[in-house]
Amino acid sequence: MNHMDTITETPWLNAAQQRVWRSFLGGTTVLMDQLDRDLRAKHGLSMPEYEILVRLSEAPGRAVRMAELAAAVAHSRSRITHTIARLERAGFVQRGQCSDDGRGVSAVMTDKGFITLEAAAHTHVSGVHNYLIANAGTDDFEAVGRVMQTVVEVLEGKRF
Amino acid sequence: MNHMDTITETPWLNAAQQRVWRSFLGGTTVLMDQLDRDLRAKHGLSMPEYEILVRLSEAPGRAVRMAELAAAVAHSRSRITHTIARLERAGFVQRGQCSDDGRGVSAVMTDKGFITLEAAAHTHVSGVHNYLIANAGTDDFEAVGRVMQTVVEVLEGKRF
DNA sequence: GTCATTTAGTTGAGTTTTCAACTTCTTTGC
DNA sequence: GCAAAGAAGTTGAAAACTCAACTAAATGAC
Repeated sequence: MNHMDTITETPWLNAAQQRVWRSFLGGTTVLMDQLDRDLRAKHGLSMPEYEILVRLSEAPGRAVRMAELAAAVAHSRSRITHTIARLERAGFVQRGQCSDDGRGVSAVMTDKGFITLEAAAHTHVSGVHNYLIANAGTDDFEAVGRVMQTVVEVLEGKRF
Repeated sequence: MNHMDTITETPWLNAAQQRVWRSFLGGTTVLMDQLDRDLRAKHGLSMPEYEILVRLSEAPGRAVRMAELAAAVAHSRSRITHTIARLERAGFVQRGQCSDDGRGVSAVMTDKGFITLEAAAHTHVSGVHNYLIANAGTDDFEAVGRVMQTVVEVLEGKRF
């Protein structure tokens, strides 16, 4: 959209900001796409699935409750249910009852899941390196971290 | 994934890099989600649809060929076909034959589409401001632009 | 203690996206 | 000119995601 003449309360983006925003949009799209593609091709995992397995791998007992998982990867509860169902069908995860909470369900990573994740992690990390980190000066990379961390903090909680 | 002991060719991420990467993942997720939500709630448009309308609005004659559109927003040709079909059903876009290329189809934005876009742009730009720009120092924001621009250049062409 | 409210998780239907197969037109090599 | 190769766009089915409605358990008010 252009803006040159109308008086308005909306603060439009100047040319430089617009360039940054478009780079951001395009960059995230191609980056996520490529990482997803690599994972799928080599390990049959999507990015969201991979992210979930990572969280599980880090948890004590490799088990995390559904709601926590949802919060950790910033997906809806429903989406987590569906994704875990897929991962369960694939044999990477099992569901277990929560000891303390009768409603609680926790996803537990199987050994098969862990082995798959170990392999996938190589692919993923190489991708992050080659596609992102290698293309950013250290300071710029840090800046990206600061900005996005703030975004998370501001927007978290505002969701749903 | 942890890494402490194995010898490997994969360069793992150190703690700082890992933090940045997670912020990036989480940040883009909540940011895109929120922008999408705002557009949907107020204008019945999704982010991808909005992006397409923006590109059309900037083109001479408000017309762009399908393949160019696909390249501009970094989506697959198939996806553009489906999305344009939806936008056409909504009355925001019309299809037209390409004069020079017999296979060519160009999407043309209607007046209704333009009016909707004008309204949606306010919502979208405010969001980008409030959620992203306001939360980033000017230098950091510039850094994000540099990094993501490079990512686009490196990954573009590598796709499909 | 019991009823109302809130939270955890699931479900299924509707929507969007992906993927591979297909048609049509253009370009190239000869 | 004409076949082969490539490019543009579409299609339909499968996969993934969203949304609203639902069940069941926990919390809290009284």
